[in-house]
Amino acid sequence: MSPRARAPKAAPPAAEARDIPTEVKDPGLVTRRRRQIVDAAVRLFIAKGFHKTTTREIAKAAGFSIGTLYEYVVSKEDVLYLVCQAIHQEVEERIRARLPQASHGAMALEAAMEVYFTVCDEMSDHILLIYQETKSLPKEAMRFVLAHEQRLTDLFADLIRRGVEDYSLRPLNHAEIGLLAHDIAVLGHMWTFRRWALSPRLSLADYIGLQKELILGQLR
Amino acid sequence: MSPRARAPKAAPPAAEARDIPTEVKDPGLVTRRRRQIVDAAVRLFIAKGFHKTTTREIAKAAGFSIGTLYEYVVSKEDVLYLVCQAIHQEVEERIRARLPQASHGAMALEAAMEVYFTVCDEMSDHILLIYQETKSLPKEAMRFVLAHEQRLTDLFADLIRRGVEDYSLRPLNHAEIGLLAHDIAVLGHMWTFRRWALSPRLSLADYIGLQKELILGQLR
DNA sequence: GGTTGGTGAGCGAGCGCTCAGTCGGACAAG
DNA sequence: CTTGTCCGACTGAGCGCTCGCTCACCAACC
Repeated sequence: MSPRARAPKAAPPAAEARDIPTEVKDPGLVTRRRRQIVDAAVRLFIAKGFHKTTTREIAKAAGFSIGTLYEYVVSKEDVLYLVCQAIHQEVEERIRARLPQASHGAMALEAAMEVYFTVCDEMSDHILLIYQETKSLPKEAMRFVLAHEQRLTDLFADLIRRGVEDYSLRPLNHAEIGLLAHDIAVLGHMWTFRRWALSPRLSLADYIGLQKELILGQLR
Repeated sequence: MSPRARAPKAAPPAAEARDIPTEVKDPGLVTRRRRQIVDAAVRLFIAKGFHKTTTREIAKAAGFSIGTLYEYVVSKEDVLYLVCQAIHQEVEERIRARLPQASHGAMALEAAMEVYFTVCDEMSDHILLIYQETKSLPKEAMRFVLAHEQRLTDLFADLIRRGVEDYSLRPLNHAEIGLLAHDIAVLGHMWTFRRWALSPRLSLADYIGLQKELILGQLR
């Protein structure tokens, strides 16, 4: 992953270990172009997969040439990294934006599941992409993905824990709480990769309702 | 996917729509060689992924040259197809081999979950592979994979239905049974792609126990 | 206003290489 | 000689990435 000779980045010596060479360009332009790249790449990766998409296609779909693409990105793998990062950020933002704070315990958990499952539905193509291409990421970037997944799971674990503390949920030990949180996270993803079997018979609302029943029924 | 000029398969005109040209060779050798190919490919695909594995590597790992590889296979995609087929067959065989028939209702379901989760653990690398590479399969082959997944799910659905009928489980409608069956199937897979978070805190036996509780607690 | 020189975003032909798939021939058995 | 099996050098398409170049823009100077 050699940085381009033309961009000697004389500024901070080694400040940004991760995050693609930040060069000496207009940072506004850089972020705008990167967003264009990510938008184009997401569409293409979803349609054809990472390996079957060429860098030329990405550049074209983003509205410029390969030369320009490589002004803003160090390698094709970096594009995938940016894409994964963007997707996770969007998932997290959508969830946090819609989470009601006011409620407590069981109610809060129920609301969170509702929000989470809805977001999973909205972004199912993206979530599928993450499942399929995470392994193509370099080691370090993969840790980033897993860390995000863990953070999301922790969100559910916290809600359950709070429910236990205020007695709106039955007592649970550490392991049980962790597992239940993972169950919720995965059951959300399940809607994205089992839609082919599920959605003909079940609406999203039905799905959410039944899964809430399954989890919360176990917790009361 | 151009068939080799050297293998004109003059025999039945279009008998085998799927299933690689069966030529006019010793069928014993063909199946033996194909098994070698599949064994080698599984190992390599698990380690490096489909796209990053070369046909030459597969041939070498199988113990012969590329030329020979292409005597028994029509394309690289076909290797992936054979691999997916073999994995599914193995999963199914292992499960059916260990399923006790004698028991009934809730007991049978519980036993089936135990067996299924154990097989998922044994074959977790293979299941992960399926998740990641199914999309690289040609359309028709993909249907095969989904059909297998459906058959496995139906197995659980049948057990639940029988449990409802003999009153060892509470009454459930069609949609609920279907969803629960999918939940079980996916919860089995979950152990394979969340081991990084789960297994430090939970043994397989713990995992099985808690998940059985979750599902069966809901059904009694 | 006109000229000049500097700057850097953008370009795309093409380099270097990888890799799926081919083919002509070697070799052994019948 | 024929047939079945295997070999591996060879081919050519296609890919990621590079780099010499263009050109719009701006500021300085006449």
